Amino acid sequence: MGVGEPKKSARVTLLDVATAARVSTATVSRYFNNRDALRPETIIQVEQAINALGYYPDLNARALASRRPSTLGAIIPTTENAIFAEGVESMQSWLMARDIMLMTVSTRYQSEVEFEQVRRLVAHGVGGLMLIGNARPEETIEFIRTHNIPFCTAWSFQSESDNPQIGFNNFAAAYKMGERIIQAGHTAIGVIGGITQHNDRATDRIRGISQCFSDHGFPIPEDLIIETPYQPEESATALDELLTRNPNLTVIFCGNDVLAAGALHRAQDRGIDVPRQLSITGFDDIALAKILQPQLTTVHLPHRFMGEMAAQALYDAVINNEPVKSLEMPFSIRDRGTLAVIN
Amino acid sequence: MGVGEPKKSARVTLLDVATAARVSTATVSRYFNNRDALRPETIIQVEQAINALGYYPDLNARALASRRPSTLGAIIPTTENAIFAEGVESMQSWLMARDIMLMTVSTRYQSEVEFEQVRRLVAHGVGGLMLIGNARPEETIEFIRTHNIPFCTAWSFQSESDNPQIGFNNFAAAYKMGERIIQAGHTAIGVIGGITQHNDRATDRIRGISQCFSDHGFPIPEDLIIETPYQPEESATALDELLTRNPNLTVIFCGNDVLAAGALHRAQDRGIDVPRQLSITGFDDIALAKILQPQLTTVHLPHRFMGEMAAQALYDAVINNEPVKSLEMPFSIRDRGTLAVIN
DNA sequence: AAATAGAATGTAAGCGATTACAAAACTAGA
DNA sequence: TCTAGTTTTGTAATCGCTTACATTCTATTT
Repeated sequence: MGVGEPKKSARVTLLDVATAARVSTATVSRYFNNRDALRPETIIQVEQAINALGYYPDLNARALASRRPSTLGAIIPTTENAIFAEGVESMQSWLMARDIMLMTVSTRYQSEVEFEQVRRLVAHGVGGLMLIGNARPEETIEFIRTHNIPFCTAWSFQSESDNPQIGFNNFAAAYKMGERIIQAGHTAIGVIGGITQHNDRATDRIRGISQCFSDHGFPIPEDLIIETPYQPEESATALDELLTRNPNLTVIFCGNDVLAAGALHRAQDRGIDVPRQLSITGFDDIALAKILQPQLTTVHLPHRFMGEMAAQALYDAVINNEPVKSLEMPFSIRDRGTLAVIN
Repeated sequence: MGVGEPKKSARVTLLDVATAARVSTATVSRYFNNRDALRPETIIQVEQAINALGYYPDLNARALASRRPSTLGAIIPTTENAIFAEGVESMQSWLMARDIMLMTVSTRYQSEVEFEQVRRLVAHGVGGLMLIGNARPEETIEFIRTHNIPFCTAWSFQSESDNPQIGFNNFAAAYKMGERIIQAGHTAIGVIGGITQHNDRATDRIRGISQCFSDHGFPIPEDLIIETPYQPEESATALDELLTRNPNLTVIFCGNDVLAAGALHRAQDRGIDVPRQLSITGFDDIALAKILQPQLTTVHLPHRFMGEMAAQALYDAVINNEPVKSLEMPFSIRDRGTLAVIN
């Protein structure tokens, strides 16, 4: 160890590797991007230099030079909800295996900040974007389109939207659950849904269950449909209100599992036997659904699968220049313990 | 609208703005980075050109040229757990306000992939890194250090670690909860903790409660401490096991709220009145803690605050070249409904 | 052995910014 | 009016990489 060893730990660059391997930078670059074009001996030389120096490429510089982005962006309402977390996480790991990073930001359900976040992500060079649902000001999509950035929306699939979407048909899923409920003999239903403003998922779920009951001859009175924020306590209050408005309800359809959990707890607090005296259904099938007592009968949505599909679609668009094609994800009903069959 | 308008939507660059504003690229760059150096009239000129063209800077190119990173990285065990989600989300929004993106990846609790993720994030040009806890192979930190990347660990604060850390003293927090439990008159305690391997938080929590009970003369028998994965069902099983091993337990200390939830449910299933017949305590104070019936007595940890502090520390390190200084975050006990005072 | 095609490599011009350094434009003092 | 000093602006090199194009090598054909 000499005195005053400089030890300047500056970055190891392509040029360093090239010099060490006694080749040009182009050759080293080919090692990474077009290895077939290289003689086997050359490959070995370069490989040795890389290992000796501990080189790894600067992905941003690569993106800059190749005009091929190395990042994608996702904007979600919240990261604190398992629903989105699962999907985003699987997106992320699918992409990471292909050297693409996913930049996730959350709006915290303030839809008005979404546009700004889109701008920021674009400035950060994301090559593609995933947004949640289709409910947003036109200018947002317009902005993305004029900037020629591939995008898709997810978690929602609406035939009436012309966005590229990879998601669930919430209307159909809610409708299906409605049929199941009717089959079980219920006609007196109350609905606790999420806030529908700026939220097509919440909207479609309520529309689905309403339509179903109308179609079967049991239109749901307006006052038996309550929208509440995404909190168990709110849902509990909503349950009280519903039961006040009609004490004879036999089933509560909830717009998601968290709302169902809140309703379930309140019912149990009030000494109501679920499902014997009152049935409750959920939506999403998050982990919580199986923790509850009794376990929740709910709509199962394959969030992880959807995340991967979205990742793939965006990847193909960004890297292979394919158009993003819409994809409707399947759903199914999970019969568990909160929906009773009555006379 | 002429026929065959090209409409090539190539990126608007600094040069385009400079040309439009009849100044040099340096001047436009100064508009963003050193506005004071510009004459007011020049500022206006540039501003108009920017608005007219809809220009926004390419943050990656900027990072490349300025040698000042525009992204930070965070590696967390899972995004599906509200504990991390909250902290990361607040980090993220703090940073975004300063034009820095946070790239979050999760190991899904496979600690062996962490190193690879560090490499990837570094390749993607992150200027700083946040890792969770201090338990990991030396080489990881070594790698980060040799690459001269500022970093901190979070969620854990251990005096024995020499990492820069911004987190909680889990040992002390568990110890404190222990004192509270003893004050309430309990001596027969069972412990359900997380898997301690590669997890210093789980380890410290168990150590804390054990030490506390030892210090007060009630050492906890080894077989009354069970480690389980982070799942309510596992915890439920653990509760059964604990009660088999000692039916006279009056309190169960759980390593986090999810485990507490599992134990609580199982206890209630078995017809045990919580807290009258059995007390249960949690840890973390996630939203779930207040959903449960009765609400969980638990250790409150200010995750959001911690996230911001971590963001700030990393920011100062990366942008202002300050060293990352450790910070111990406060904690407190939230007395709610699951810890009973006994004779 | 010369001619030629194909494979492998090298040269150098970018990608979109920042920033030394140099040059030009002001300002004020004599 | 001229000069020295200060502000403003411009020029051009640079960041770490990719890639079109040019060049050199190698192998094949005649």
